[in-house]
Amino acid sequence: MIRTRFAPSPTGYLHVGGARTALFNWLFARKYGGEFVLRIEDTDQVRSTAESAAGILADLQWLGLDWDRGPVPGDAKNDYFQSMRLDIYNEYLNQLLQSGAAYEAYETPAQLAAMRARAEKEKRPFRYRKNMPGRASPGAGPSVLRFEMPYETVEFNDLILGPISVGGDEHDDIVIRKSDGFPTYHFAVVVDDHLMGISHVLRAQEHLMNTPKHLGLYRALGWTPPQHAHMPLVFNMDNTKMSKRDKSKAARHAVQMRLKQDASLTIDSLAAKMGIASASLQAFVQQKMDDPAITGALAGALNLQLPEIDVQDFRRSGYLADALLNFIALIGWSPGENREMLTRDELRSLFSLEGIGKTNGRFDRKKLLWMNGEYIRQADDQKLLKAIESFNLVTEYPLKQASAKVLIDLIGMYRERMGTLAEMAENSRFFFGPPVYEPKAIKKYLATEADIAHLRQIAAILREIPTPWDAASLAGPMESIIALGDKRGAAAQILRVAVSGGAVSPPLLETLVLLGKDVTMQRLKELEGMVQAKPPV
RNA sequence: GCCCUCAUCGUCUAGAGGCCUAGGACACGGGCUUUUCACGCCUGUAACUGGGGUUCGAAUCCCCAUGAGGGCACCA
Repeated sequence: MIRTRFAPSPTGYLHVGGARTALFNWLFARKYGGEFVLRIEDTDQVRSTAESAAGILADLQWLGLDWDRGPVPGDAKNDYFQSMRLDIYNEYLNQLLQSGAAYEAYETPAQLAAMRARAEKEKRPFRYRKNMPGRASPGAGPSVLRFEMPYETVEFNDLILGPISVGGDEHDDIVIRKSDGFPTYHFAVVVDDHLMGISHVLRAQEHLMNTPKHLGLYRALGWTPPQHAHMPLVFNMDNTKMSKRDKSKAARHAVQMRLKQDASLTIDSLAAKMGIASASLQAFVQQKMDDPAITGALAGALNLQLPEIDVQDFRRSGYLADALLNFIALIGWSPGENREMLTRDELRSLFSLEGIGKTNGRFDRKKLLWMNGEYIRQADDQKLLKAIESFNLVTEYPLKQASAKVLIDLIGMYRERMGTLAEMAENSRFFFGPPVYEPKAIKKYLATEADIAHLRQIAAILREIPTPWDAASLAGPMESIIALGDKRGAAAQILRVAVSGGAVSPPLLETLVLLGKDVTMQRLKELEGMVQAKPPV
């Protein structure tokens, strides 16, 4: 039976790279009627948090990647958290100790660092081996357990990359039990993959060099290893690795720009505005730390658009789960036949390891944006309504106040003209409150006395419309308004500015209907007052 | 530095020796449509990293060079 797993460590949010790994494992299991296991690798006691684990679960659920075995959302830790399996690891750790395959080592981290530094200075690779000279002898300090890796070439057939071979003197004796008694990743992963019956390990290529070590462990334990497949990595467009630090990097860059541009802005005043100690902000700006909380606060204070990295970033930016999944699947995998818009079912039936390429890909946000727009345009009202409700759960736009009925109206107006739900949320603000008049638009469309005369004529035309104020009753008057200008459309822009505040909005007819007569007339009047009080030069 | 891996348009990719004057999509340019912005439609620019082989024939196979990426933790 095919059984795959996704095994994140709960040290942060689920980022798109992890989501892709999860997706491929999920697709592979689902395609062949196998099982998909989710396991939380929380063997790093310092960095792992329960909130992070819960967040990863929530993100996977939002993506619709369901697991057959694993943690139960909302429940306490179960067997699929490695921190709950210490007894199991200890049993096998003892087995290796007794068989002589593992041994204790006593170096402190500082000693190891010194040994590495010396090796580097002498221009030779550092490998910790049992028979190397200068090993520390048992002392008062805690010890770790290391696995004695045989001095043999390890060969295996990677299902994506083909035959891989690593020479015997490249190995070193990895730590398998840390001094805090927890197993290391290398050990826990082998034990769990075996015990959980994982048949295929599909993971990112950054793990390729771990595989020989894991294979050594399988052999020492007397187990048959699973098949391995290492997928190409995903990078930013500038070829840097996509990482959560991209967000702090962008925030830091923005702060430095603003400080340069705006002399009145200082670290102190900014920190005060953000409600944090200026020493913290200082440290952040000087790259001494990358606190995500500061990054977030900075984005709020400076109104920044940070690059989306984590799954929840994309959710908050108004990407649809299906679109994100479809897009991510296409980085490093292709179904052939020039196909790329693929439903979840198509993805599943078309997926194969053979379709996975060997070259690293770049994350092209422009294409994702296009694809998300395609998904939005193809979705029916109900589907979009659901997506918006999900979006509203994690964002704070005025759109949040809208009833389902109003949302349906807005969907009709924005479906064709939005790339993300956030664009709709942003652009539809004027439906929920007074418009913010853009000086540029006023200057362009209400520059002359003739423009202001048109504004009054528009108001006069609209005022005469009897109830009901609807598409039918507005159609004729709208034509008259358009006919007002010498250029077709010029007068319509005046009305558009009046109701929306800017030069861009959905078609006026629908816009006016949704706004209602009272609001429309009021905004017309308000704009007239504005331009009269401050006559354009 | 050492080890491993990879190499087709700016980007994602199709291509498994002749179907390739290298196909599709995004992005970009031009045009049409249009009450704004979009959407839509038509259309254009654009790639086999280089050098050696193998073969009647190479984007496809082999070697070397170059370039890119990954790994070298008591992180996963």
